[in-house]
Amino acid sequence: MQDDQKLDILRSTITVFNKKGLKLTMDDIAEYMGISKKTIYKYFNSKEEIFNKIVDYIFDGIKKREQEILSEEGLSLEQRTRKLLAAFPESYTEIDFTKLGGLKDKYPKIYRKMKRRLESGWEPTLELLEQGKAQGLYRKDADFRIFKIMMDASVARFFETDTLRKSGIPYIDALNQVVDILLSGIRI
Amino acid sequence: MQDDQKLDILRSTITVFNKKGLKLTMDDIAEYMGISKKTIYKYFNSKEEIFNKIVDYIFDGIKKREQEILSEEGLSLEQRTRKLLAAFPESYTEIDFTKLGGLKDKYPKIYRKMKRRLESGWEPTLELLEQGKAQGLYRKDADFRIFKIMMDASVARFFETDTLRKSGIPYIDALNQVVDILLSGIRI
DNA sequence: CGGAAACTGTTTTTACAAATTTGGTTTCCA
DNA sequence: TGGAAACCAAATTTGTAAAAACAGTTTCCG
Repeated sequence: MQDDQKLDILRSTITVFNKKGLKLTMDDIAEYMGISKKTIYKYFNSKEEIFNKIVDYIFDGIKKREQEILSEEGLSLEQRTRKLLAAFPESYTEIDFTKLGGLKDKYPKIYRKMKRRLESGWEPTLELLEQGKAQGLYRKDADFRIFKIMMDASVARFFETDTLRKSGIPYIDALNQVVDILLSGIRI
Repeated sequence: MQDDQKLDILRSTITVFNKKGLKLTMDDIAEYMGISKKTIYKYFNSKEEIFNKIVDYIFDGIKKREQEILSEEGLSLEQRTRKLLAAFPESYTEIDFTKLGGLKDKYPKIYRKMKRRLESGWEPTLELLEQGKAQGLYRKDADFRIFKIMMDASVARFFETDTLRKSGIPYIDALNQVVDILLSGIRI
C-alpha cells in the first residue's frame, strides 16, 4: 500500500525526468501526479533521496533481469552472453540517459553510485566472456577492456544526437547488431 | 619560402591549439613562434582563416595517405580496408580533438566544413567494404551504418576522459584491436 | 489523512555596467 | 623587411545587485 505509492512516486519522477531532465522540481512531480508535495515528503525526505532510490530501482531491475538470464536453462554459453549483453542497454529505454548531463556536479554522490553500479553491472558479462575464452570460444588475445569500451561507446552514441533516428534503424535492431558484430569479432 | 612560413604558422598554431584549445589568441601564436603578429597577418587575413587552412591541412594529409593506401600494390582487399580504417584515426594523434568543444558555436562555418570532410572521409572505406560484401567476404546483412557508428564512437571514446590511459593500453594498439574486432565481426 | 496554498531561507537566474581581453591595424625603428 | 609595441573598436569576462525559482515546512480545511 505505502510501498505502492512510493513506487508510484519513483516511476512518476522518471517520467517527469525524461521530459525535464535534472531540472525537475518537486512541484513538477506533485503536479504531474495530482498530489501535494506534502504527500511526497511523507515518503521521501528530500529530492536527492528520490533520485537515489531511482538509481536503486533501475539497477535492481537490471540485476533481476540478469539473474533470470543466468538461471535460465537450456542456453548455450554464447546465447547467454548475448542476452546478458543486450539486457543492460535495453533498460536504457526506460530512462533518458542523455538528460543526465550535470549529474556529476549537481549530485556527486548519486553520480558515483551510478558509476559504481554501471561498472559492477559488467561483471557477470565479463565472467561469461572469460569462460568463453577458457573454452576456446573466443580468441585468447581478445582484450575485453576494449570490447567493453566499444560496447559502451556504441550504445551511448545511439542516444546522442539524432544518429539513429536519422538513419531510421530501430534501437533494438541496432543494439542486436552491435552485440552481433562484437561477439563475432572476438570469436575464433 | 613563403609557403614554408605559412605552413610553419599552421603547424605552430596546431601546437598552441593542443595546449590552449580554441581560446588561443594571435598573440599566443606570435609569442610561441617568436615573431610579431604583423608577420602572421602578412600570410593570413584573420584567425578564422588560419583555422580554415588548418582543417584543409589536416584533411589533405589524410586524403594523401588514403590515396597512397588505395594505390599501394600487392594488398588484399581486406588488408587495404584495414589500413584505410586505421589511417583516419591515426591522424587524430596530430590534433587534440577533445579541445574542440565550442567549435560549433564559435566557428560554425569551420564546424560544418570539418563535419563534411569527416563525413566524406568515410567514402573510400565504405566503397571497399561494399566491394568486400559483393565478393562474399562480408555478411550480406552487415549494416555498414552501424559499423561506422561503432568505429566512430569507439575511437572518440578513446580520447574522452582517461579511459585508455587508465587501462594502460597504447592508442595504436587499441585502435588496431577495434579495427580487428569490427572486421572480424562482419566477416562471414 | 491529504490536497491547496502560503511561507521562508537559500539557491539560481537575470540583467547590466565596469573591466579586461582580443583581433586586427598602424606607427616607429633597426 | 620584420620585430616591438602602441592603439582601437568590438567582443568577452567579471562583479554584482535585483528578481525569480526552488526545496522544504507549515497552516488551513474538508
